[in-house]
Amino acid sequence: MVDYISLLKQNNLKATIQRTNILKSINRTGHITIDEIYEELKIDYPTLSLATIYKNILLMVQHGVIVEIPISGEKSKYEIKKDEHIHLICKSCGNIEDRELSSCNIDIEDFNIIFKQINLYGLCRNCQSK
Amino acid sequence: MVDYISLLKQNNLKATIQRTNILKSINRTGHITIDEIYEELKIDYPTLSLATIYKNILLMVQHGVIVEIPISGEKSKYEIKKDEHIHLICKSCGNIEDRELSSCNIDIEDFNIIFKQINLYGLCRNCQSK
DNA sequence: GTTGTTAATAAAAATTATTATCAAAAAAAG
DNA sequence: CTTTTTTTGATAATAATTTTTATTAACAAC
Repeated sequence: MVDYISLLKQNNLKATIQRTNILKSINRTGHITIDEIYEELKIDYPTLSLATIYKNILLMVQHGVIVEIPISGEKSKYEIKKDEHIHLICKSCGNIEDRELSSCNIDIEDFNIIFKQINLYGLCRNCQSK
Repeated sequence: MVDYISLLKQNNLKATIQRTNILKSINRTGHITIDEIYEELKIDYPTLSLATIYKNILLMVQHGVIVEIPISGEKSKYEIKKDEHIHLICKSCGNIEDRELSSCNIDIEDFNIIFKQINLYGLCRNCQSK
């Protein structure tokens, strides 16, 4: 189990109920959209405002707690920031799977890489056999 | 110079003035947002509707003429579909540069890759020396 | 050329997404 | 405690996108 309170504090953010719960939703699903977070959380926290989620998502991205995953033709998803990895995005079921970034050592001279975003679109094992 | 009319027809789309000019904007800049296309084209075609651009961008993406480049924290840009390559996206000036996808041979078993999207965010040569 | 048919466009309306404002609540500091 | 700061929720405002409708363009058949 992840300690969201420490995670937030390490990144100079106060640990509010709203924030820890947003992180819990993100972590549980792995990757999730803002709308989905809202749908999930408003069951337990009916007064939660969508604006609060937007505000905190932006804040947590700026503070490096979470990362935006922009996806072709869809709404962005968010994930907890972690070690470098790639995304296998299924065009059929929409599921996103994380994989180690091995066998791929990109090194570009004359460009100072800050972070890599590698998304592979295709069909997951499950959807291939349909 | 690219023959946009043939390009459209090859992909089962009629070659209208609007479409060829959208493609011309995309090709001239390499990568461009919908808004930027609109700003550019409405100088010469003041009656052009933004909705027409949205519609045709979507259509041309679906028909494989162009490709969406979703970018973290920004609006998507579009490029003419071409051979596999990666993007070097400068966090400072926003410029996108294409590079050969060499030295990186990703092969994932149990996932059927349709296309790869590799974006490297960082600082371009120019912005490093500032 | 005119007509009919089809497809594409422009303009407008409707919808959806995102951001800003601000008073109230909560948390932190003194 | 009281004060100060921060966060939240509600709402309003703005921006982005999609849908609808009316008009126009293209073009084959007459």
